[in-house]
Amino acid sequence: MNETYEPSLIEAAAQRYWDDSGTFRAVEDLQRPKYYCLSMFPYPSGRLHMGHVRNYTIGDVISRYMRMQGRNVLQPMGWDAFGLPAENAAMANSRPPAQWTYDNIAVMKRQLKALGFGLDWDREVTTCKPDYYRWNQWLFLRMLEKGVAYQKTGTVNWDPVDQTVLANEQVIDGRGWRTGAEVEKREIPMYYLAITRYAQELLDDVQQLEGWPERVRTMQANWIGRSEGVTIGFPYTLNGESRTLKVFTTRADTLMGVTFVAVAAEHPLAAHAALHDAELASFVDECKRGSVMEADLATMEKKGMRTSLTVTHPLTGEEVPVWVGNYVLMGYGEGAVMGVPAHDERDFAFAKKYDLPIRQVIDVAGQVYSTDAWQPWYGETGTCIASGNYDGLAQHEAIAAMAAALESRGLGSLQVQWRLRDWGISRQRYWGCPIPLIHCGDCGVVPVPDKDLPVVLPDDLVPDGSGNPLLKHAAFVECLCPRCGKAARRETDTMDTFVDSSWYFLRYASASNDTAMVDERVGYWLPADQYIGGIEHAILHLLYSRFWTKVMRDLGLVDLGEPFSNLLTQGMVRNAIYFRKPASGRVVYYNPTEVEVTTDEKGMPTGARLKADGLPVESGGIGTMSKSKNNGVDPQAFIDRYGADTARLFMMFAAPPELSLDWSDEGAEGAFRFLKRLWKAVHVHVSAGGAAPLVAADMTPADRDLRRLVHQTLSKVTDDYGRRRTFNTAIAAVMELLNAVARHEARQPAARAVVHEALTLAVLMLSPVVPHVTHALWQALGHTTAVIDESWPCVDPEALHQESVTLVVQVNGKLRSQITVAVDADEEGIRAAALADATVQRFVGALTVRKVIVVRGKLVNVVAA
RNA sequence: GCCGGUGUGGCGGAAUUGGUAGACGCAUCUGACUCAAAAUCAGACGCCAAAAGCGUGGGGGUUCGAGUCCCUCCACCGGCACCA
Repeated sequence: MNETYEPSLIEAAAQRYWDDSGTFRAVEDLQRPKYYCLSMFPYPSGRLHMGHVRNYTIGDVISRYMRMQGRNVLQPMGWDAFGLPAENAAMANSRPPAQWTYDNIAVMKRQLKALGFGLDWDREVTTCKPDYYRWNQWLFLRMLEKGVAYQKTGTVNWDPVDQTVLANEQVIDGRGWRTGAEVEKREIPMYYLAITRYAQELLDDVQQLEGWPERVRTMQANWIGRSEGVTIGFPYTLNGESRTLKVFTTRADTLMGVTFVAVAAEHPLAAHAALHDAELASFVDECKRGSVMEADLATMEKKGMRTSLTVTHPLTGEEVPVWVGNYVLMGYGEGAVMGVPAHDERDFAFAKKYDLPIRQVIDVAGQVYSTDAWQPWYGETGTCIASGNYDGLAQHEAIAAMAAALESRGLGSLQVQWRLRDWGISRQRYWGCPIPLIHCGDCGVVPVPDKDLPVVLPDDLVPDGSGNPLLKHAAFVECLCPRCGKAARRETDTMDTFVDSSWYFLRYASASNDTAMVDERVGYWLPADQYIGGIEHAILHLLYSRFWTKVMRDLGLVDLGEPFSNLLTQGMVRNAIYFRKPASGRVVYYNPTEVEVTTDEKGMPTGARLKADGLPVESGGIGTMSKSKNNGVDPQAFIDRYGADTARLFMMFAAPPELSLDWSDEGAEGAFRFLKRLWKAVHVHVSAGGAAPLVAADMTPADRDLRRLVHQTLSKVTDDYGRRRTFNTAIAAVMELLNAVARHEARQPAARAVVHEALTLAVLMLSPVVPHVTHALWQALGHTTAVIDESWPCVDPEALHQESVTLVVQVNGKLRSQITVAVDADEEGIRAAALADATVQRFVGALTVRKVIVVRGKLVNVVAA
């Protein structure tokens, strides 16, 4: 055994061993319980960043632990390889996105291997390859047949200078990112997936996902946004024809307080009213032109304009004026609302502004209503008043009664509304999965026949920023209609990349199948036992994946309702931010490695200066690692210097996985120091002769104490890895154990035997986190097997046994002393021992002992007054 | 505004079921080794001059006992946001 710890040598050797033995190749085995450990696959942006390292280390630790627990583990990896950054890089380098993407994949794959992750590369999935995305296309056609996919017009951002559609992230302050031109809204035909059909099931099931963090479940539930209410029809006459204007409300109990109705600018009734009203027409136009951003809408002033139209109140028959309001959303409910100024804050503001009547119809605990200013209680629930037959009814009674009355007149019904909208998947972009449709002058839109799949995306085009290059690529666009055989045009829109990531986890289970999207192996591996990834995917990716799985289930392709049993959302990786703000010009950010922090003699930071010039820089606190703040740490440089094990150890030790992790060079150095100490401890032990047989009779009390600590540690680490997923506390416990080993006098054979057991178990316990160094140390400890093939060790109950136990003694709840008693001492004995203690007696003094509380194995509290 | 979360030493964090607050690590200080530095090893390290006292964002409560439970207020972070 080498005397010094040299990570570069041992890491390469361990990785070679796993590679040569095919250690991580997962094989279906019905006799063994499986464990599918899934990490979110990366976008191949160029190089791994620390966020990836953290994500995949968490997954690898869980995978290796479950493997040692005897599970048949699958831990796959792939590439979310379509998307906009590749197009941008292509423009910058004048190279096709495909080349850039595949180069990045090669680099990042090498980095993942260098980190020692136990991945099954035979199942690698790359979404930009035809053998993957052909199944996007195939399933899209199945969805089209079922009506789950359908066409409708949608609004896109249009850059008038580049003549191109912009993605939301390419619109900055309402202007195109490249041209700076003001973005316009355009209506174009797009394809949608009817996720709203599954809204109820997606909501119901997310409540059942107990292995998911509460906040993710809440975020999904809010996003789906179920509300129960009543759709109410207000009859009116248009060109002599009877019609009804529908509104949706959750407060039907306030129906008698309606003094106006308001429709969205996009509502057909607004368009009709504007026909002969130039002023209204320009107002409607203004509303439509306004910002697309919903956040801006929320803070906008409420504006409206009266139309010449009126509708009839469905219960009272009263005439109610119709307004166009900029605060009414076309996309939610019916695009129209009933105005009840007395009990809705927005309607109140609107009514005050335009001097509309305010009519109180709800009484809340007899409070006195005034129309001077809005009071929070106006919006609360209460009892109906000034509502005719409905007076005195509580909210739910009133709603039921009114809904029944409306229903009998054909003017309303109970209804559930959703905030969730259908998923628009068309993107007017090149680097994505082609939508398999053909436009024929005679036959219209014709699906590409299954036998002609995949529609292959030409991978040698270079976008120039002005529109989708597929449009100019005749070999792609020009085709024959599959139905009539005449010349036709191929659809050039591609799919949202969220489509690619909505089912990759199923494909891992059937990656080798080139005749079907998925096969029966999905039934063995899925659902994923553990999914790990960033919180930024809490809503869209996870919701789309759940939806996609349910669609595939309804198509009979999988027997699975939910794809991920347990979800772990890992925290961000952060680092210090330093900058200088010149008198003129832009703020300059300095990487923390270029900065030296000065401290006072107590270690309190007093300032920071740039190493290069010794002059001060300002501290910007701590923030997520990013290019813009120049506070990233390159994993590769770190691995080159300290090795993968140190990177993995620091990542797992510095914080529990769900919390954000602050990078610290000194902390990482500390992790390296620990591995050196571990190496040295084994080296010292092995050099002194190594193993000796464990003979209980020869052990000193100190030996027995150490052995108890060894097995207590094992018990804690098992719980921390398996149940709590708090790797930081597991590592801390092993560190404590090694501190105890270092202090232990190990000359006698019995003592050496205990130390041998301690080191052996420490190596096993650490092996999921630092697999390379433990691979080497396992052999150094005299084993001919590989540590990766070892089972998780068992706690020896014999070792935990102890004769006496130390209890703390409190007087009136304050810690005062300690006593040692026999482990089986009765309560009376413990009580007597505590009262006999000299320190206890001093604190009790002249007081009378009122009560003595004994908590077995823990403490004694003497209550005296 | 609504929903969710978090507040513990100089720092990251620990305390799992109401029972020793600050494990483990970082930083800092002292010492050993060294001509010296680094590395390494040993020790100190919540506040306060203090054995006493105080101390887990502030205030109040329940309890023999509260970081943990209840009420209330404050601050910060995240999500949704004119959703009728």
